[in-house]
Amino acid sequence: MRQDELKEIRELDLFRSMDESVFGDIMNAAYLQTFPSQVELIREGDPADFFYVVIEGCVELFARSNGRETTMALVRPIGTFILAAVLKEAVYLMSARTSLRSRIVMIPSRDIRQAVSNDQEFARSMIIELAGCYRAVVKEHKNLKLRTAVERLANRLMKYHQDQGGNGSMELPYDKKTLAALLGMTPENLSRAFNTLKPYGVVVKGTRIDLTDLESLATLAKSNRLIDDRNT
Amino acid sequence: MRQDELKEIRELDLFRSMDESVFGDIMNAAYLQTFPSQVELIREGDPADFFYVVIEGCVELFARSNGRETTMALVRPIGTFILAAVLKEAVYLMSARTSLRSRIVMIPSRDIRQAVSNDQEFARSMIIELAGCYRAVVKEHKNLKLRTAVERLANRLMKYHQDQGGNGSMELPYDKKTLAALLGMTPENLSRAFNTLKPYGVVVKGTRIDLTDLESLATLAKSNRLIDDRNT
DNA sequence: ATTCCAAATTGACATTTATCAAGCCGCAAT
DNA sequence: ATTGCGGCTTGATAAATGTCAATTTGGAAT
Repeated sequence: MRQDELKEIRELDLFRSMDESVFGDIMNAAYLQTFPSQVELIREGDPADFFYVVIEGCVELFARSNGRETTMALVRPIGTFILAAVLKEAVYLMSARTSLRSRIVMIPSRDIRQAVSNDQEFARSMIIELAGCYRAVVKEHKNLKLRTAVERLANRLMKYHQDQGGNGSMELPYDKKTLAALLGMTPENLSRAFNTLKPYGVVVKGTRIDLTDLESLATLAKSNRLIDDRNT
Repeated sequence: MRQDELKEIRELDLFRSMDESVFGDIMNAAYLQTFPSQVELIREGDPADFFYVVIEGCVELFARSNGRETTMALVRPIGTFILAAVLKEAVYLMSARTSLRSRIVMIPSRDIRQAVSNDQEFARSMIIELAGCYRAVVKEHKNLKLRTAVERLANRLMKYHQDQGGNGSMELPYDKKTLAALLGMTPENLSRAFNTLKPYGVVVKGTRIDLTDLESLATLAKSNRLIDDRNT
């Protein structure tokens, strides 16, 4: 692993206050691999053998049941996934596939659990991290249960817009098919939802979206910090 | 607090391996209170001042946005709620109200956080507990995103049926309005969903439900241990 | 037994979302 | 410029779910 990558991982909240030697142990046990796009990294139901850190690229977490499939989340650098399964020594609840060519660190579950036992600071970070993950899913669940598809889209657009500087224009970070799955709707429905938002100043040009009437969009979106804020 | 109640709390996974003296400290700081039905215990958005343990009765966790409201979960004895907010020193993401007259232990957040710092075993239990909470919401989210209302009901019935011994008959643990909210549908829709399940051997007599054709019900439900199993 | 009330059900209808098929658009390869 | 392809959009329709109003039902209180 390259020095700058090691440093980036070290700066993750999860590893920041970790004991230096324990961090060294973990990273020695870890594998760094590059995967092409569309590789299935893990499959739901399999035992959690590794904990994953995305260094570069993008990973889609998804789940299947009946014949349906849905996107649960997208993990971008530097982000981690599948922590809870590793800690509980359980099977994965979600599958994961690369959605771009990606560089990924894989840390054996045993080493993660050992580090939790050996390093009190790491255990502490783990608690904060897990609590954060929990709250993120709760927010996503509220989002789905309390809002219509159009409202979910409006709020998502406003979030990306803010992330990108809030200057009236934004770029969709994923293609529309992926965005639709993430928002819990079909691509056809997403297309129609964009049309519904046209009178609210949403101008679509491919993956570039202009927001020309933020006020009326906000009125429709009715965003709620207990759903939309990444922090809090 | 009565001795037998203390003992029951002590036997929760969360407190079981805790240091005796730290447990004593926490319980000294705790309040035990009895609330009538329909009391709002916490309100989403408020700072997390207490961690809650339900000793007797039942508590409904719910969330509001726009003008809508949805039930997120029901907590029965001996169960806890709102752990993540307490650990992150954040605001509650959910509101809670008693849905029955309930005896409830309230532990100040500061004492919980202190115990996490002072007791490595407690921190360890906390990690397992949080990972479990996380996985529970992920399952609930999959349930909602991958299944229709009728399928959710079918699976829920089978779960209650199994909990109650699996002898072909079961009792709904909540009234139908609550069950509907929990399953993410309206009461009217729940009623229709029961009708839809009639051909699959679901016989409704008030809160008692007979399942006379488990096989065909299971075929429709297509249950999935990665959604429906409490463990795993 | 009667009355009353809340919960549950039903019917009619509206809205939201999904499905399927067709077509359009943009873009890369030639 | 032409072709071909995948991503996206559109239209028609169906299915799922919600809303509103009207009953019905099943207990609890008297």
